[in-house]
Amino acid sequence: MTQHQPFRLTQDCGDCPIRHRAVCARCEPDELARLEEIKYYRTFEAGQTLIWAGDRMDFVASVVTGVATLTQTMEDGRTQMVGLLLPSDFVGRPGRERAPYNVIAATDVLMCCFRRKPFEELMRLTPHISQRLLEMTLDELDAAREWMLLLGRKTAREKIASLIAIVARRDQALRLRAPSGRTVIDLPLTREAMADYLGLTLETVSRQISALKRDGVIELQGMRSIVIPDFRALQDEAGDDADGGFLA
Amino acid sequence: MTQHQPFRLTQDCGDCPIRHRAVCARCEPDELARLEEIKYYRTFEAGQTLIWAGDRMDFVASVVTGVATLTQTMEDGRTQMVGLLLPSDFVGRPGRERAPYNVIAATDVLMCCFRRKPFEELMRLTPHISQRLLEMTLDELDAAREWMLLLGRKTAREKIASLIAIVARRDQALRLRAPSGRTVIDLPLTREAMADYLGLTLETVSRQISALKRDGVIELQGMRSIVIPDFRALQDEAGDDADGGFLA
DNA sequence: TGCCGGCCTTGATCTGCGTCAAGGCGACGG
DNA sequence: CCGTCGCCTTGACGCAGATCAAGGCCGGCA
Repeated sequence: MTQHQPFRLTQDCGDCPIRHRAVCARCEPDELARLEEIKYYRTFEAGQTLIWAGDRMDFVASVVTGVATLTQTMEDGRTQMVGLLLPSDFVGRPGRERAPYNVIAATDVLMCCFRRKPFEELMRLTPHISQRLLEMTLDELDAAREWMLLLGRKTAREKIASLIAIVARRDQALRLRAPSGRTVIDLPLTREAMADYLGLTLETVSRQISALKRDGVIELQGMRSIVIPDFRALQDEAGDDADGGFLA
Repeated sequence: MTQHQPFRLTQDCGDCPIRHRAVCARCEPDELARLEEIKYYRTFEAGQTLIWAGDRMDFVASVVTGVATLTQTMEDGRTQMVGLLLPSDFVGRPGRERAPYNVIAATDVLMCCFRRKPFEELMRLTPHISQRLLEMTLDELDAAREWMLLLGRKTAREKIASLIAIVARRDQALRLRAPSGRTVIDLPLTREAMADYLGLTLETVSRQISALKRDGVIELQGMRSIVIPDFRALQDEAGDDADGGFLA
């Protein structure tokens, strides 16, 4: 809907907002033109549910700005976050009618959407799009498995440290800074959302953040901004071996 | 290496052992012939580590018979299973040199392998192979996310029930039986392996299995065989809503 | 300016699961 | 036939994190 403006996105997106890593990294001009035709923008407010699990999804999309979460819920209300969507992440899947998870905006979100049917058509015509999508999906799968180790085997303190480290790495990957030295990240999640990410309660999250602050591993600026004086120290707390992730 | 023998595999594999769902579902005869050239079989014994995390992987493969697991380990020995490979499952990824996880044979395993480089080449030439692989990877991602809900939010009892239900569903999908009524499944995992799957200890696994048996939800035949008198009851214990999974 | 609502922190207590420890069962080899 | 070894079960106890409860901070709004 919105006309496309010249904002920067991520390194490999260049100036055109649809050049996000999801789809266009290797597109030819005519392919980009075709994508252009089926693309539109949507904005969502913080807290809004973009998509309910089970709903029809007639588009695929990628996040331009903001943060959204994928969550699953049990009948009794227990909920678990199963994906964290940061700028340049892709959501939705070609070939599937219905959304398997709730997608919820954690902050105000701008999405770049493509109508699903024509997108699928385009995929058939341009194999490198599905190859790119395969690579991305494999990366997501790796991230999900890293996360499974976190959920199954890490202590509360390690979980918090891991979450901060993961977001910091992603953040830095986007800005192409090295993940060392003093770092400031923006963590736009409520304590409850973090708890849902980590399989904890919000009280435990709060306590462990306080503990990490007390121990000098992190510092807080306001409510949502975290300073990491020493990234190595944080990684040690996270219990990750070596570089601890495949997100670069 | 081995010459290809006429054993049955799974429904969609037909009689040719390389027609597993991973690669060949839509292959033309000439494509099959090319696959045939780069394919070989390997067997592994129960307990053997097929691949160490970080090792070079010069093949991709799919499981013909037996069960294998993907596991991650922390330096201090805590381990978490992140994938369960049953017959027809695919392992390895085109485009990545090194294996991200340990792959361990839970039972004796027969794998159908393809040399990686020529396989990648073949993928470039036949787009439907990468499309098929994308579908499979998306399914795996869904399964991983289901599993994250299990790890993060379910109780020990629910975890055990879920594991049994998942394996039963997979088992039945392969044999195309309906998942209702009295069912017998073979669960070829030690208590310790189950614990690593579920983020528990082996003692807790043992206790919860005993409890489910005491409560009539399951019955045991020998050590590794489980009878499910009422699948609905099991699903209720697992805390899954409705059909509780995307594995059909 | 003061009230209200959302979000966060902290304390007290409870409990599910982990930890430690002892022993049982079945397979296999001598 | 018995000893050994791998795997499983069961019990006693402790603790990390959940639960319940009270109150603090801050921004929006009348």
